[in-house]
Amino acid sequence: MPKRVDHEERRAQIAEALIRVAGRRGLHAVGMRDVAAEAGVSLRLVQYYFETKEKLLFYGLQHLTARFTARVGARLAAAGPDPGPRATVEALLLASLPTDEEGRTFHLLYSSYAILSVTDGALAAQPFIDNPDAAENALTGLLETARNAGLADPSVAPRTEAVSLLAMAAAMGTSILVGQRTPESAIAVLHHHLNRIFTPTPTKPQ
Amino acid sequence: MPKRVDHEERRAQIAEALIRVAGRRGLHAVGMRDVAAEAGVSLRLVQYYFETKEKLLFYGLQHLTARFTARVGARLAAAGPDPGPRATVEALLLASLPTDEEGRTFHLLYSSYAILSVTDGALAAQPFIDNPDAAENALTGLLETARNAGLADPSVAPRTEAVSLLAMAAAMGTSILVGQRTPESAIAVLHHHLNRIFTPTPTKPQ
DNA sequence: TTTTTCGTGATACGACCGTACCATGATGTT
DNA sequence: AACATCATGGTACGGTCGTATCACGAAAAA
Repeated sequence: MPKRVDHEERRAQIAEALIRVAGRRGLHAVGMRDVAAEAGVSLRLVQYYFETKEKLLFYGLQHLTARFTARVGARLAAAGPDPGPRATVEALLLASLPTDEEGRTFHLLYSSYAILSVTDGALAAQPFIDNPDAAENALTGLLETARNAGLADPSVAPRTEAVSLLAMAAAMGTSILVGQRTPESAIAVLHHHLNRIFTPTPTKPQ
Repeated sequence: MPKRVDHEERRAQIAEALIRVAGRRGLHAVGMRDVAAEAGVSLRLVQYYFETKEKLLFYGLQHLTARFTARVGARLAAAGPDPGPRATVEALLLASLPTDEEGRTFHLLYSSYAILSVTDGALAAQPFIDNPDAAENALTGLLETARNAGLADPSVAPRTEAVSLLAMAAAMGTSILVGQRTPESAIAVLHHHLNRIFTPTPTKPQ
């Protein structure tokens, strides 16, 4: 047998090319030839590793969420070891804002996929219910933990606030994308609500 | 000169056809032939009244926002004459949720246009800054009025809360669209925040 | 009544898209 | 050494898309 290339790695390379070019020109405008050119391979290769465009797009979505998960993890790690619930929540929310080029691409493409999935049934399979639900559950758990630990107002409704925070981050992310809002103002709004939810940390009375 | 047709009316008819078919199959999937068929006219006619597809899309966006404004106005009118600030805010927010077919189309298409405008510069001209800003200003004004009238907690930050409410409505609207959330749960979250912002009306002690 | 101009139709053109087909090195296996 | 098979390139095909072109009836203006 011949060269025996790692198919999964190749697919990842091509998927990243897809993400790059889609982040530049929009998901709707990207064709298989564009992806091939961006990845530096022939059109045939893209066809070889993903038989159809639909499969390429689907794999691209999976790759996108994987990379986003990694991004969130990195932000959490950067928040230091064993960060408090508030720092964790903050890292989670800020990671989803398009404050840098990577975040911009993530937000743009994830929104594009979401809108696409509304009308193009095949995309609507699962990932658009699973991932947001996971984030919502994680955030809810964090708020519950904080409340039980006395770090948050006892009257907060964890799930409702979790949903609210995620929704605000998502929509303000789009506002940033279209140039209506600055990242700073979005962060300020989020901080406002975090200050409302979390009681001032009683660690070190100054 | 010949038949002298009202161009503006024709354009509106075609634009509504565009909105209908785009609401069904997605904005990215709609072609000029689809619009022509939906409007019951020939392809040539669509070309005649909108020379290019870009102009058709642009006019479609204008028409969409006009119809949405009318929808909000109708909701406000339905809230009775001289409704209080809270009822007005509620009507505004609920009108933007995709709870019926019309709202679904509005939300889907407006989101599509927004995402499109990120990469397709020509669309990014103005309307995506102006309209959201107007809504934000209107809501801010209502919250200020309520606060000054003693209907809202004096500690509320009108602009921040306005931004928050609009963002939550927008993002939860998308959640409804993709089937992740029910309209009822979205409305419940909004009510939660309205209850937080507005003090119980002291009109009629029961 | 002639003429000009508007509204409308049918159709053609060039470009691009996703996909399919054919060919050919390279590399393991026998 | 011969062969089977994987990886890759080149290219062609059918379809669709936005746009342009040609043609014609109808009605207001002369």
